[in-house]
Amino acid sequence: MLITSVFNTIESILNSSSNTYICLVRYFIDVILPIPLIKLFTYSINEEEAKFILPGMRVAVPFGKSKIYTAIVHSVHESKPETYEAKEIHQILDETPIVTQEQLTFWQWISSYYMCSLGDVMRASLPSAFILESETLISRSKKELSSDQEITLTDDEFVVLEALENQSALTITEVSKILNKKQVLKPIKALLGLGYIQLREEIYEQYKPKLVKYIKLKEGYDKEEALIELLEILSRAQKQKEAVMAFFSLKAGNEQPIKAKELEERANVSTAVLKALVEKEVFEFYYIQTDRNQFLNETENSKILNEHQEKALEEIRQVFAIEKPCLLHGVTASGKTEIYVKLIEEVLAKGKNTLYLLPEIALTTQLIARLKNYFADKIVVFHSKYSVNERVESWQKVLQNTNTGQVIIGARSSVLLPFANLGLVIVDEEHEQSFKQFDPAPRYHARDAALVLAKQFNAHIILGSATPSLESYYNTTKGKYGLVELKYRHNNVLMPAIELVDIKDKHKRKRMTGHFSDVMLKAIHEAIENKEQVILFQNRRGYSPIVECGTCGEATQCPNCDVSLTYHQYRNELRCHYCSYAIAMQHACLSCGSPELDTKGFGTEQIEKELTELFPDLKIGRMDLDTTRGKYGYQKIITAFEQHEIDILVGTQMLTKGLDFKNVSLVGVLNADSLLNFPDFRAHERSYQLLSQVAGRAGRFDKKGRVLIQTFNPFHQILQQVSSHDYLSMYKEQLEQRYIYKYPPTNRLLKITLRHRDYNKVNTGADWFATSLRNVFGNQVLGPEFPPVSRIRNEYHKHILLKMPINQSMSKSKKAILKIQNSFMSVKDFRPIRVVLNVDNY
DNA sequence: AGCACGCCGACT
DNA sequence: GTCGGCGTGCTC
Repeated sequence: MLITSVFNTIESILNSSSNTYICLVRYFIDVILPIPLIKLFTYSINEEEAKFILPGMRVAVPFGKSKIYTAIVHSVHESKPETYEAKEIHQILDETPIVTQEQLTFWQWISSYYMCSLGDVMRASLPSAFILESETLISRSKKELSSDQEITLTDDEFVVLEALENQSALTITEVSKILNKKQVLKPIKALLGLGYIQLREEIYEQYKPKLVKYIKLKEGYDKEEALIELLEILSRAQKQKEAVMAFFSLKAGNEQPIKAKELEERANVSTAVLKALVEKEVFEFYYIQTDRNQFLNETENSKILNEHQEKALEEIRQVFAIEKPCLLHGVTASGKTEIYVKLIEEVLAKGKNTLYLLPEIALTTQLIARLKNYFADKIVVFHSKYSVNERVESWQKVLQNTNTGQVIIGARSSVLLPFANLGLVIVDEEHEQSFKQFDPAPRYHARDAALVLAKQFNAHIILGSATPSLESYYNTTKGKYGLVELKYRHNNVLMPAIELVDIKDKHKRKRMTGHFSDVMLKAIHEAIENKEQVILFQNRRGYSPIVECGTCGEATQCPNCDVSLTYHQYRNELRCHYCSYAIAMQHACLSCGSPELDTKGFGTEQIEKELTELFPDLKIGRMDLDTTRGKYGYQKIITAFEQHEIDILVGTQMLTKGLDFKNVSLVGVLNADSLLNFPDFRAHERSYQLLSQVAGRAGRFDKKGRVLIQTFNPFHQILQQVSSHDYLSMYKEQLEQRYIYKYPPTNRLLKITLRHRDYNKVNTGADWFATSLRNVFGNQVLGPEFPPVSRIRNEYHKHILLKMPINQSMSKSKKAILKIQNSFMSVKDFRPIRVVLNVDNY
């Protein structure tokens, strides 16, 4: 006791004296780097910087030998790292934090719950334009190159120097382009050693404010006589004269500055004409920085709710009053959106913000336009089809207008925005699987994350769906969520009549034409005669998923993956849906040379083709991943369909989400079995949801719609439940299955995937991992097992599944898993195996 | 994740 | 001989 205290005293004297001696308090920051390492990194800063830097700001830091990374400041402190010398930061990138303290807390939760690094969360959260990359610039030094030295240079070295005679600086990528090879470090190092060149690290800001070109008259032309003179001069330049006239007519209309684009459109002239006028010094251009995401500025009052909606709204308020999340179970077209609008209005009135989460595919302009009608410029949209710059602007809007009352609409990743003062979170189409991120970490579920986010802000949260996920419904029965039901459709339109068509029987009795049963064809004819539209659903894109040789039975396989190639007729190629590998359609079997190639199975493309043959006079549209690429991909097809330019729309599940078409009286499902037979514990739940959602597209306004579902198995429980709109019995039956087989919601899943090019390595590694897991978790461990597609992009995959009871401590389990992963990684042979942890692998 | 270093095979 | 493959180890 005595000894320790003396020792402490001595130490403290030593410490204080050394401090007074050097007379320096050192400051440090811990930063998050956008790399998948669990650690924070510590850098040193000076006193001045320490006064300025706040958590959430970006700093540029040197990392490794030559790179400079953008990092987010996690904390500022004075404890010097003991085992290494901290590097100094390169520079501070922000005046004020771009990431809020609340976000950092939220990031922490995501990283620990979903078992990933903070860097992963950072990368997923920040628009890429915020993450600056350094690039090494090479420039010529002052040292002259004499001709006798020139001989000693290699060709590569000489070429680089020569290039620098014409250009002041080159990047590494440019050098590799000039030399036409990847390895360029050698000549650069040599030149550097000889002193002919110098290096410089340059950081680029990717985000460029958008400048809009405006046009105005050059001084002196604002008087009338000058104008008349001008028009005379231009009498021979008809187009230019028109442009000037148009300019004045625009100017007469308002006081606002005139955009160059606007003038071009008004006068119907090209940019060249305006340029000529600028050169003649009649006009001049000027630029104003503008907001990329601009919306109209007019609002409309929200609609009056019907009695059912009114009642639901009141019930939701009651659930909110007891601080619980609320599940809104409302049948398709029951008017959930109007209820959301009311809730948003209430929150706005309190000056608070709303987050409105939607699955990506439901983020159509249809819904956004509708909401814009109500909330105008209060709306901030954030989605994946936005450019980096647009995303930065949305981010800044959320960050800056923290207290003004905003409505932030977005898909999954918008839960990661810099919210403040959040009052309400809406998760629409809550059952949608796409809320869960699968591939790059963080593998988070936006709905679940939103629940945590709402809690963090003390905000109310509502989950809405016509077909709630089993998890959410289960939570209402356990009293975790409140449940509000909305059983009536808008205007009391009846639920569509759903008929099952037994195609096994139809095949037997030769009543099939291609993939269409006689009933289906008749229904299509009827709908078309009534000038109504038809939606056909086939959950598979392409023309046919398998091309098989009629002689030897070989199906054309992807060389990189363990799947057969899908035939895409419109490009006449065979394509892999896993790795995008594509080859031209073969005319003979690749293994035996026989020309008898046969297509098996069918996709949207084939349906489209059959339809054009069956109904040559009709316009057929197709909507799937292949036809909706690009920012306005969906939009074009949807608009065409709305405006009745398309009679029959064939599509994948994309069709099912949040689209309102007034004139659709028939919805056809070509083959329900492919959904039901999907090898996944969720296949039945998902089939119910998908089929109900597709059925909901029929007869949305004044008329009862008709839905035809073709199947080989019309007595399947799920199909029966879909056709009788019986969610509850589907729920009960599925829940029982989940309970018996230990799946969610009564159990938690955690999937561990091991990947490597070497088949044997994956096997032995997976066995080792599973055995270690069994020592801790016993029979909660399943596998290892190869997934249905075991090889993707030339890597073998193997899964281990953990099924943990809901009452088992997740944090303890995760700790144990991480420990096992650590020892796994310390086995030299296993290190190259990539291990992916997927928590709540719904 | 990058990126350097280092060790081996197949070509000018 | 070198170029270029990828295994290994480290990053404040």
